[in-house]
Amino acid sequence: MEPLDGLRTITRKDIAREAGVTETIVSYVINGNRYVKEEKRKRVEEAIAKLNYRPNTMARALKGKKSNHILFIADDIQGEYFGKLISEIDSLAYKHDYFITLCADHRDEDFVNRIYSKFFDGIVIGSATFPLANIQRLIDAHIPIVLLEIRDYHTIEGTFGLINTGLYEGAKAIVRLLSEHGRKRLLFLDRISSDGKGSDLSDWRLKGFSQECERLHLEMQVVTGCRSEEEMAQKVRDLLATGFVPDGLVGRNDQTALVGMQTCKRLGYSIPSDMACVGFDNSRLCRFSEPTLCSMEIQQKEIAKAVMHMLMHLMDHPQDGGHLEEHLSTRLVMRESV
Amino acid sequence: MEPLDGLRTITRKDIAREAGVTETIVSYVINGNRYVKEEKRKRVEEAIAKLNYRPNTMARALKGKKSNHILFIADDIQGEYFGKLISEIDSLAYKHDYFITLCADHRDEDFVNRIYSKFFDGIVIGSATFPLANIQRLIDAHIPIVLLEIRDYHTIEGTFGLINTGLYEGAKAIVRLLSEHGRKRLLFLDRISSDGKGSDLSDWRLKGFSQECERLHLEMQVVTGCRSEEEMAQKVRDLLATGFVPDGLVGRNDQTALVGMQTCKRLGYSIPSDMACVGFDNSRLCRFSEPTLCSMEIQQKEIAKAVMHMLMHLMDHPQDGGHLEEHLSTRLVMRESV
DNA sequence: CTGAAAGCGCTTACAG
DNA sequence: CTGAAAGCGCTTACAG
Repeated sequence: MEPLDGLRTITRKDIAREAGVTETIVSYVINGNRYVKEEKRKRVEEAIAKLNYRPNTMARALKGKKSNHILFIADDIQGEYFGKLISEIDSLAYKHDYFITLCADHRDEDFVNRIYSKFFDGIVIGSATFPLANIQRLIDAHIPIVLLEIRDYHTIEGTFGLINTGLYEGAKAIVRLLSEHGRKRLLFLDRISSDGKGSDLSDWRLKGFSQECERLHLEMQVVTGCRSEEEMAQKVRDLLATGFVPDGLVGRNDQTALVGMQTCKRLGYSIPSDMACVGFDNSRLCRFSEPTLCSMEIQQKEIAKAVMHMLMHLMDHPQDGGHLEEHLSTRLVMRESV
Repeated sequence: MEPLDGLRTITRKDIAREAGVTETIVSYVINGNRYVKEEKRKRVEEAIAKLNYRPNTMARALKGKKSNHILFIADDIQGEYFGKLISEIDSLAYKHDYFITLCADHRDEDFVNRIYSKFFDGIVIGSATFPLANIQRLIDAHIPIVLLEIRDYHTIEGTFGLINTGLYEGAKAIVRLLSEHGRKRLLFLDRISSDGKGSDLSDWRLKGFSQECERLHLEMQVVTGCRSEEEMAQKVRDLLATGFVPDGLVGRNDQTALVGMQTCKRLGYSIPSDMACVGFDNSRLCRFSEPTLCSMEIQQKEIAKAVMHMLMHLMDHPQDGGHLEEHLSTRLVMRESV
C-alpha cells in the first residue's frame, strides 16, 4: 500500500510543502472549486507532477465525496451477453472516472450487507434472481440503482432506474416470425443453470413467448430446470417421444437453442424444414453452427449507454422520487435456421 | 449514500450509545482483536443487529486496513475464457470477503495513476499488452501483483506472482498431435482484435507453435493482425491462393480456429481429412460446430485458485522478495475436427 | 482571495 | 481488562 518509494505515502502535506502553500490551496487546486492565484496553482501542479502525487480515494470518499465504484451484479458472468455488456459499460464508466466491480448474485444473507457498507456510488442489478426485498433495502438506503430486465418492479418503492431491454417484444416477434413461416407447435428451451432454477413466468422472454403463442393459437411446450446441456438434450428427446412434435424451437439464449437444434438434428429432423430454430443474444455461437442460427440480438451498446446515463442522473438527483424508465429494442438477425 | 433511514448513517458512535459502551469496545468487538467481557460483547452484538450497523469500509481502509477490492485487468472481457475465469475468481474472492473490480486494459497514460490511487489490495494482470513499465511501477509501489500469461517477466524486478497457464506446452502438444496425424504444413490463426494488434513472438501460444514446428521440421504460416472475422477469412483465402496448402490449422482461440475451419470448408476442404483443426479454450463454440472442434482446455478453475492463493500470500508477506511462480497445465479435448 | 481548524468513521498505541 | 486520544488523508464552512 505504500506508493512509489515504498517508504511513505505522498499526501497533500507533501505537495503543500513542495509548492510552498497550504494544504487548503492544494485541495482547491485539485478539486478546482475555488479560485487560486495562477502562480500558486502552477506551483501546486508542478509539485503534483514532480512527486507523482495521487489523491487518496478512500479519504476523499470518507468526506462525502464519491467512491467512484459502481457495482454490477450479474447472474451469469460467463455468458457472452454479460461479457459484451460489461465491456461496453466499462468503457463508458472509465471515461467518467468510474471503476466497475463485478460480482455474481451470491445467495447468502450477508451479501446485501456487504454491498451496503457504503462503498458503491451506484449499483446495476442484472440478475433476475436478486431478491426484491434486497433491492428495496438498497433503494431505501438511497443508493442509486438501475434494474436490468427485472420483472415485477411494480412493488418496488422509491427512486430507481429501470431498463427494459426489449426482450418481451423480442420474444413475441420471434413467435410471430415462426407463425408466419407456418409453424404451429413451438418449443421453448429455458436457461441451463447449475442450481436447476428455471425462469418463472415473470421472465420477459418466456412471458412474451407464451402470451404470443396463446394469442396466435399455437401449441407450446417449455423445457426448463436443466442443470446441464445433456439434461436438456434428454428432456427434449423425452418430450418428442410423448407425441408432441414441434415444428419450431426458441431458445432463451443461443446456447439452449443450439442444444435443441443439435438434438433434433441427431434425431433426423431437418433444419429448418422440419424444425425452425431461433435463439437470443446473437452470440458468436450462431455463426459457426450448421445451419447457422437465427437469433435475436440484444443491443448491449445501447443498454450500456442507458445504464450509465441513468446511473449518473440518479447520482446527481438523488431525491427525485419515482422511477426512470428506458425502453430499448431488440433486432432479429436472420440466418439459415429459419 | 445514507443508509437505512435516509437521515443519518449509523456509526460506531450509535452502537456505542445503544450498547452503553465506548467506541473503543465496539471496535474491538468487531475486529475481534482484544478480549472484551462477554456481557459487553453481547450488548454490542445486539446493538449492531438492532441498528443493522455496517462498518464503513472507507474509513477502515483509511486507517491502513485493506480496501477489500482486487483489480483484474483483462484484455478481452468479452470472451468466454475471461468470463469463466472471472466467475471462478469471484466465487473464491467472495469467500475471503473481497470484491473483484474488472477493467479493460485502457491505453491512456492516466490508467496506471488511477489504479495507483491506493485503492486496491491486489491486482491481477490478465492482459498481455499491459506495459511492463507500468507493471514495474505498481510493483515498486508495493501493491501485490499477479501476472497471468505474461511474457518476458525476466526484466521485472521485485516481488510478484506469476502464473504460467501452460499455454506454451499446450501449443507444442497440439503441433505434436498434428504431426503424429501426418500433417506437414501448419497454419496458425492469431487473435482478432479491433485495433489490429497481433501477438508477437513472446506470446506463449505462438511461441510454442513455432518452436515445435521448427523442431519437427514442419512448414508453418501465421495469419495475424486481423480486425474482424471477415478480414481473417479473406487473409486465409489469400494465403491458400499463393500455393501454400496447409493440412493442419491451429487457432489461438476457438473463435479463430472456427473462422479458419469454416473458410476452408467453403473452399471445398474436407475436415479433418484435408485439414485438421484445433483451437484453444474449449469454449461452447466447440460443441456446436460441424464438425465439432478439437480444442485445448485451459483450466480456469485451477488458475483462479492459484491467483487467489498467490494474491493472499503476497498480501500477507509483502516484503518477501523474488517472485512466486505456479505452473499449470492444459488438457486436450479431442473432437471430430482432428 | 486565503488559512486554521473541525470533522468524515474508523483503529490502536498508550496510559491507566 | 478498558478508555481517552491521536491520527489516517482528505474537504470545506467559517472567519478573516
